[in-house]
Amino acid sequence: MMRVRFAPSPTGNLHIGTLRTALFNQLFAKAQGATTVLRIEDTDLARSNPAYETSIMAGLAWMGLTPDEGPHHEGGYGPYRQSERMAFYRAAVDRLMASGHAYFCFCSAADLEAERADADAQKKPYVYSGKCRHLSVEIRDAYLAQKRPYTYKFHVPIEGEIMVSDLIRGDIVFESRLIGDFVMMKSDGMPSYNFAVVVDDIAMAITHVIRGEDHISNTPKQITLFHALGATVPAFAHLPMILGPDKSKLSKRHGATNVTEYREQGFLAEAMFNYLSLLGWSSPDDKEIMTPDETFARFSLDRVSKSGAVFDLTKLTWMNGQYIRAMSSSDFYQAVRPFLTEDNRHAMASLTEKQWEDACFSVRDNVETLIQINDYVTVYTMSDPSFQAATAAVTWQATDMTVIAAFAAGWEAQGPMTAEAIDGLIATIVTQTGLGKGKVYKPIRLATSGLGTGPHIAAYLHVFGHDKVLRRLRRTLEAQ
RNA sequence: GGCCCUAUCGUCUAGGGGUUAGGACACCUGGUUUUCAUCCAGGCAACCGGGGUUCGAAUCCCCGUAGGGCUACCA
Repeated sequence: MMRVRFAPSPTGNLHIGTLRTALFNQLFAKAQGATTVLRIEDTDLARSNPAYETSIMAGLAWMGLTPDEGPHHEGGYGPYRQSERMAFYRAAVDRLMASGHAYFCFCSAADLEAERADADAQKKPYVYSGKCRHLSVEIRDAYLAQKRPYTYKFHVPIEGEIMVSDLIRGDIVFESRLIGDFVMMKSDGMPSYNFAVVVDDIAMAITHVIRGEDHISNTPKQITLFHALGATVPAFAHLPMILGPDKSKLSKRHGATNVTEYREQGFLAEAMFNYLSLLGWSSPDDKEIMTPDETFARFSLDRVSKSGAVFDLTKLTWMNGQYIRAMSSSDFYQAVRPFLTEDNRHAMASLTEKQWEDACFSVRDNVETLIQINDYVTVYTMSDPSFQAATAAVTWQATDMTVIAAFAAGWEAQGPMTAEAIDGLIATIVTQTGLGKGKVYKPIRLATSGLGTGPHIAAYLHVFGHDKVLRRLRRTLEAQ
């Protein structure tokens, strides 16, 4: 059984890059029939915050990436928070100490800094000297008795090379001597990242590690640990980075990086899913707009690209628009309703739910992100005084009042009409007056909405209702 | 500095020893539409450079160059 894991650390809200990694794990899992595991990597006591865990889970759920196993879905491999797995790390440390793979290190931060500066001065690559490895038992016990702070370090063999076989990049070779001994257990008693990851990946029976390219250089360290622990090394797949417009790793200075921010702007989960799946992966056919199921059916690691991909907000926005335009009237209304501002809700308070839905739907094709609904419902929210001010500023053409009068007469005579009937009425006026469509539609639009552009006239007039339209037509005529 | 990764239109990418180097976004033009938007049609635009290998290289190899990542008791 294949098992993949997604391992965020709760030190911030869900980042786009983190989401993408989770997504690709999911794509692989669904394509291959693997189980997905969510593991919370909260070993940094200072930066971790349980509130972020909630936020991360919410972000994942929003995009439909609920893991098979995790803190809230025990699957026999828990617990799923590293802070709750201390017994596993302790046992592994003991084993490695017993087998001679690990040792106490009493070097202080200052000691290590000095070593580093020294290597720098000599223009040599810095590798930890390993001096604590050679401490005599007496000195070691004395330090321990003095309660000197210490870490447990892992002894990396100096000879030979370590090869990382990456499913995306092929074989990558590292020289062992350049790696250097590294910390397994920090002086605060918590495991280091590289150590915890390996212990957990073994215990959780992870078969495929799919993560960002920024972890490539950690991989040889982890492989030596897998060997020392006598475990099978999982398969690795390092995903290309998501970049900002300047081609550096996507970060806050590039703008919105939190999934929450996109959600609040009115990006649809489906669009985000679709867009992100195409960042660093391409469909084997030309299909770009794909449902999750269509993506799962097409996904494979061998179509993942190797180079970093710039996050293109413009294309995401376009894709979001595609999803919006595919929505039904009621779906669109449900989606957009939470995004309407208080002012707009208030201004439209006299409308029924159905009218609201019609109003929103009439501008659906103008909207690319849901929050933009507020920019397009002004035709419905404009107050009568604002309307009067707007029409007062219009320079009317000679034929305009004729058209408006004819329209007002027809409107009053017909009573409440369907949108189709309104279209019919306008068409009749076009024929009867012999004026072009433009010379008919434009004054009617102005005399009823006060605006030069907007949704189709019949659509908004229908939402306005009989009385409001008549009131406005009369007002316009009287003002002349 | 060291180690590692990467390199096709502005962006996301397809392709890959012989192609008019394909698609999408963006941009431009035209059409549809009462307007904006949508939609439709067309257009602009790329194989980082230099050496090899080869009949032939954008494709394979090497060297540069550029960009990126990592170089923590962060993950």
